[in-house]
Amino acid sequence: MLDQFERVGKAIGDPTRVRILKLLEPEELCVCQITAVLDLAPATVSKHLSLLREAGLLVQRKAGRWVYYRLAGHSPNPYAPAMLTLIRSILGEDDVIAADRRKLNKIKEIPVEALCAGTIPTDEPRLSLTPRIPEL
Amino acid sequence: MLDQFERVGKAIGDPTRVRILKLLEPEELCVCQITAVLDLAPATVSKHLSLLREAGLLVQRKAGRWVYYRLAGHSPNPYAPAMLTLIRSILGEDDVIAADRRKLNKIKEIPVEALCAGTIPTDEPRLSLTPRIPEL
DNA sequence: CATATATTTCGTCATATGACGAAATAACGA
DNA sequence: TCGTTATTTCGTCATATGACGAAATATATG
Repeated sequence: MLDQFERVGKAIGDPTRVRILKLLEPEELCVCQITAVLDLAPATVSKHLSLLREAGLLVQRKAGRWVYYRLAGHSPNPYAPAMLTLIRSILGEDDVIAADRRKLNKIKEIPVEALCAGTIPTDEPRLSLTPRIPEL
Repeated sequence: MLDQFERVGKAIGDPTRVRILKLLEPEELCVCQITAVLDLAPATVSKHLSLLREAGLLVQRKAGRWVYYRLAGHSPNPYAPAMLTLIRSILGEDDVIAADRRKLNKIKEIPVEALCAGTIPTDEPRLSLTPRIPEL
């Protein structure tokens, strides 16, 4: 059991991965959206997401070439839900987290074709087609 | 704020440090007691304790040559209390933690002079003076 | 003061980790 | 099939980390 907690513990021990968890609180996101917000190499983001998934904190869904991640509801790791609950209750006013969220809002305004072209998930509203590229 | 959570997150990301936190749940302990239970070099234990203290999870008290640590009540780190609460609620049935506790009970039977000679803190019962060395 | 003891700090080592670019894989469309 | 695209895996690098022994520090005693 301790090794299961170790997975969760190590997963949230990195600030980038905490940022990812906070980004995913409101809704599921595509890898390319997370990558754009964090401004890291896709390989790095993929590795972080993989670690979070192995710790039972994230769930993955594929839609064509696109891969979406969301916070885990039920989890094979018994310690993941409690830790996710804790993280939901904190950092609400943090500068870094707030900046990430503002950036995400802008990224979600980008024409899908310019960022992550593909089918819009049915449970999300259709994005604006304004052809402007925001500051990133 | 994220850097404060990072401290707590990294601190509990190591299983040895989680074992220390679980050992300290019932009561304050001396470094030499923790060292004996974990069976690690004193230098290693000291470093772990230092990290936990810097994260605001532990509080230190000196009594002569001896240094005692206990879980922090109030903490300069806003995230420490919630994390300690979470850790108190888990791993109660874990094999490693249970073995540590059994070992600690034996260590507390050792004549003080053989393990950590010195003044018995006034809020602890006087230990048995049976001159036997238990299996460690 | 010298000696003893408990703990902490320092230095070293083996291993882990977060970053990246390159390569591999998965999926799609012509 | 080939070309394109999104993501993942692999390999590399710089740095961090957990372990240890040695040295330094803090404390007590004669």
